[in-house]
Amino acid sequence: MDYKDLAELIFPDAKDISYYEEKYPRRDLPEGAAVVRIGPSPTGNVHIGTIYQAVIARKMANQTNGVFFMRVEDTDQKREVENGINQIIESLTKFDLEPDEGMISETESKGPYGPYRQSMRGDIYKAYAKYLLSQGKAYPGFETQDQLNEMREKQEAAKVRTGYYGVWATSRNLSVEEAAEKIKAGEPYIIRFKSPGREDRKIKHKDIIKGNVEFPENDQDIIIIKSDGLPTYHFAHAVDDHLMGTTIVSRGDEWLSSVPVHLQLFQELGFKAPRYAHTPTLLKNDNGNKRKISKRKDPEAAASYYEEVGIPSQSVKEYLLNIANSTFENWRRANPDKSIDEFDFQLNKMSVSGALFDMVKLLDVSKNVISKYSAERVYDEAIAWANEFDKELASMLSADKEYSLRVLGIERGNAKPRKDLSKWSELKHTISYMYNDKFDKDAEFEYGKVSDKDEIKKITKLYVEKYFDINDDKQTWFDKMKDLAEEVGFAREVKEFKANPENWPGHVGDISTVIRVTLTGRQNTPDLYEIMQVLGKETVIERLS
RNA sequence: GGCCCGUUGGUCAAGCGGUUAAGACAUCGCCCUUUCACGGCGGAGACAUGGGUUCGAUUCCCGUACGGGUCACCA
Repeated sequence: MDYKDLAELIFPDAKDISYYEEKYPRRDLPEGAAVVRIGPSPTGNVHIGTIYQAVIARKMANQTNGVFFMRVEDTDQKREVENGINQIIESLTKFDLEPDEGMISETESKGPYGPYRQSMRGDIYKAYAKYLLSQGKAYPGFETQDQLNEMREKQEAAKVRTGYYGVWATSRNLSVEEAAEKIKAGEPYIIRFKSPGREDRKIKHKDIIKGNVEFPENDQDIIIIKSDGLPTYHFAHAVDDHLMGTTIVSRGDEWLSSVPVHLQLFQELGFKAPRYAHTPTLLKNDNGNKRKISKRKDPEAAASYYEEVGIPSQSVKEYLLNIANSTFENWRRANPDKSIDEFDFQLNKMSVSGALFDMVKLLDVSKNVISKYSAERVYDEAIAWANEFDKELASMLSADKEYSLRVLGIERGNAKPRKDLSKWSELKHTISYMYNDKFDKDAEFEYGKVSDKDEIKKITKLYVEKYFDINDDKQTWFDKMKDLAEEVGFAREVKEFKANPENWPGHVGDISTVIRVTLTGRQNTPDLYEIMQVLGKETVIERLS
C-alpha cells in the first residue's frame, strides 16, 4: 500500500485535479490587470472593514482593468447566519460596490470561476487534498479535539511552542497501513498538511504594504480538511485564489502571520503564489487604548450603522479612501467635483499601522459631500432614508415636494454652499421651523440682547407694518432692516456700534435677531432673507404678528 | 510567553541623513456688508526612550518601553 492507495481510500470519489485546472483556465487579462477579491463570511451584520476592503478592491480592479470578485467564505458552519449572504450583497449594493463576479443570492453566482461560495466547493477541495495525500504531502490525523487540547496544555506547562509539529505530530509518522487500518476501523480523522518547513530557517516575504518581513518557516502540520469535510481557511485560500486567478490578496493584517503557512501551501500544491497586501486594521479608541473596531462593542463597526443614522454611502466611501490613501484629501480639494473613480489609488501608499476610526472627521467629510448635492438629490436621499427610519420627516418632506425642494435649496447650489448637514438624521431638526405644523408660534423662544416681550412685539409689528415686503430684493430688504434698527433707536451699522457702543442700546444685528427668533424660534439659521422668501408672505406676517 | 508589525501634535498624516518638521480634522483668536454654517487670516500643539553609526539623525542600526496582531477542526 502506498500514498496513492491511502488517498484513494480517503477520497474515492474525488476527481483528479487536472479536471479543475482545465475547467478553470488561467484568466486572459491585459498585462498588469489586478484580480482582487473580498472574502466575507456570512456571519451577519456586515463589518465596515468588509466595505473598506471592497472599496480598495473595487478601485484596484477598475484602475487596472482587472477583476473584483466576491467569494463567500462560509466554511465555519457554526457561525453562519441565515440570510447572511444576502446581507452582504445588499450592503455592497448600497455602497455601490458590486463585484464583477461572485454570489448574487444565497445559492447563485455569476462569473466563470464559480461557485463563489466555499461550502459549495467541497469537491474541489477534496480533489486537491487527495492530490496532496497521494504525494505524501498530507496525511490523516486521528487526534481528537480533547487530545489536542491536552497536548497544548502540556506544551504550555513545559513552556514550549504550542502546536502540531515535530515530535508532537503523532499521526505524522503513522505508516500508510496503520492509517488505513484506523480509517477502516471507523476512527474519526481530519486531513493535515505535512509541512516541509523548519523553524530554524527563515523565509522572506515582500508585502505590498508592510514591505519586507522575515518569518521563521512554518513547521506546523496544519489541518486542511476538517472533520465536517470542509477546508480550513488556509487551504481554501490557496485552492480558491489559485483557481480563481487572484493576483493580489488584499486582506486585513491579522493575516500577516499566516503568510508562512500560505506560501508553503502554494509551494507544495505547485501553485504560483499571489502578491499580498496586508491592510492595517480599523481601530477604535477604548479608554486610551487602541483596539480593533468590533461588531459586538461598537455600533459603527456595522456597515448598516451608517445607513441607519443617515450618513450617505458616498461620504463613508470618501472617508475610507481617505484612511487608505492620505493623498486623497489633497486630491479632493484640487478636484472638488470629480468622481472618486478618477482618484488614483495606490496600494503601496497605504499606511503601515492602523488608524483610529474618527467619526468627527467622517462627519466633516460627509458635510462636504452633502454640500455639493443638489436640492433634488438631498430630497431623494433624505426621503429614502426617512421612509425607513423617520416617518415624520418623510411626511414632512413629501407633503409638498415643491416647497421642500425650496427649503432644501436655501443657500445651496452656489459657490459657497451651506455646510451644516452631515447626516439625514439631523435634517428634521435643521429645517423643522420651515414647516408650519412643526412650528409652535407660541412657544417660549430664547432671544438675544432684546428679550423684553413688549419690545419684541413692538419691533416685529413695526417691521411687518412698515418695512416688510416679500417682493423686495435682497439689498432693499437689507436696507430696510437697517431702517428698522434706526427707527427703534439702534445703530444702523455694526461697525459704528462697535466704535461707540455707549451711543446705542444695540445694533442692527440685535434687531434682526428679534425677527429671526420670532420667525424661526432659533438664533442661528441660514440667511434670513432666503428663509422669508421660502416661507412666503402669509407665513411671515402670521408669525411676526 | 514565542513569533511578527508598529510608535511624528488630541486624531489622520507628509517627510525616508542637513526642512523654520507640510497639510487635514478638532481646538483657540481675529476678519468676512446682521446670526449660524461656509470662507479667509493667525495662534497653540508632535518626531516614545536610551545607546550607537555619522561632520550631522525624526530619518540608518541595537536595546528598552508602550501599542497592535497572531499562536483553533474561526475566518
